[in-house]
Amino acid sequence: MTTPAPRRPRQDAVDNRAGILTAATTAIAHDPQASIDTIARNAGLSRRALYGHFADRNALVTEIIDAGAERFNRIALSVTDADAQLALARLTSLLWQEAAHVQVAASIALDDAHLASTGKALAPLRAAVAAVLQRGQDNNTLRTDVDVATLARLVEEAARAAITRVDAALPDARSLAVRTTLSMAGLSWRETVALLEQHPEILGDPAADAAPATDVER
Amino acid sequence: MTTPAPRRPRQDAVDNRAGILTAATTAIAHDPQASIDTIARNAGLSRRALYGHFADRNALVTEIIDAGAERFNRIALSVTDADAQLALARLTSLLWQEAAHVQVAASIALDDAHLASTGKALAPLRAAVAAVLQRGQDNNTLRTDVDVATLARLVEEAARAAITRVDAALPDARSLAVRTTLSMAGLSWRETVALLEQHPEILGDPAADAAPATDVER
DNA sequence: AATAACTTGCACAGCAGTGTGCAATTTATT
DNA sequence: AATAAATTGCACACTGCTGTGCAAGTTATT
Repeated sequence: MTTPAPRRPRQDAVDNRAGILTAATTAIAHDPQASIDTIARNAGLSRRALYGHFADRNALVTEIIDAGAERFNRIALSVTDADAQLALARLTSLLWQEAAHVQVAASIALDDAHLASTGKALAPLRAAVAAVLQRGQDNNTLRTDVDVATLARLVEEAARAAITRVDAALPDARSLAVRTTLSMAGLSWRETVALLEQHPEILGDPAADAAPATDVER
Repeated sequence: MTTPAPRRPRQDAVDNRAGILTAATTAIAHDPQASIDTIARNAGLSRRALYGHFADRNALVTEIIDAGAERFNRIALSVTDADAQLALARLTSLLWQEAAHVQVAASIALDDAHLASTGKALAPLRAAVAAVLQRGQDNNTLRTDVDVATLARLVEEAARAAITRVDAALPDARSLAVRTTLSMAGLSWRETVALLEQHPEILGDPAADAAPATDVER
């Protein structure tokens, strides 16, 4: 007897799995403890079908966290400005595009159960921020009245608030997010405005970095 | 037959009721959905005894919200500085003393069920903040690159973060909370430091206001 | 058209939490 | 010391959620 020819998963199943993930992302962003049933219904499936794709709630949540982690890491690595103010601005601007994932990370982080995993997922991003802030303090281009660790927490909170608590539909929502983070980092609001005027590319989607930035996988 | 002489509640019962309220405040500040059992145990009582003091979970939560509301309102009314920067600084400094209640308000506000009640409880404080911000914008003493409503939300989030997410044991925790709020309102960090140096009384407990501020009740 | 993959609905067990009734016990007040 | 108030522990019913088994139906793929 030969091996029963392992067929690859059906297309609709693949789509449904992805659908569950995005449904779960929005649902959890809205309410960290959205029920499995709610998520499944939002994905247009029955609760029972969801369990065909994910072993349990935790597996689902874990996968969402990992997805966010990958996006955040990519962003952290892509920002290479020597200038701390510019680096912070660009980081925020890029994160703003990931509002849903930022929201999820913030929501889940409230839950003790997943605190460890979110921490691990955010670690590289947090390290990058800390490095930028340290550089800015050494430079005297960022506030020096707070130690780096505390400043990092405050900046993170400010960014979270500006990204998730301001209507993204506002015309200058993205700009506002950046200005908010810079304010928390010690700049006056006029300085933030001036900086963005001198570097309009920060708010542009094209992400015209020094690096080519073509390959996504491999 | 005469009326059976209504005796007043026993002293231990009064204490226990108060104990439940403070236990619930800290428990809920830590976890918005702390169970009735957890709260009762923290107060040194059985779950069953708690129901002798509060009809249900909602009655307990409502009373906590009201307690916070009263404190916040008192603070909002006590700040009368004409200068918007000073007013905002003083507001934050006073709110910093109510960290536990700020924490509770923030925690409960996440829950849709109590969103309305917290909103009502915070309304006067929010109105006061909005008025101060408006004054500061008219004055050009606060940032004018954001509309008042949005700025109010951001300032509120900054204050919440600075009050509840920074170790209150740090020597300059209170000062930091004030500086954080001012930063969000548009000042550079050096301006915030200068302002606090010129008005050291803002960080002092005595609350040496213009008003005598003696009577608490009546 | 046949087959395997996928989905559905239902039933079931389990867990954690809420709110109540009641008898027994402890404790403050008179 | 007597009395009423308060607390305790237990049992109970109820709700909402999780995760699983299974038979019957639908749908993509070959």
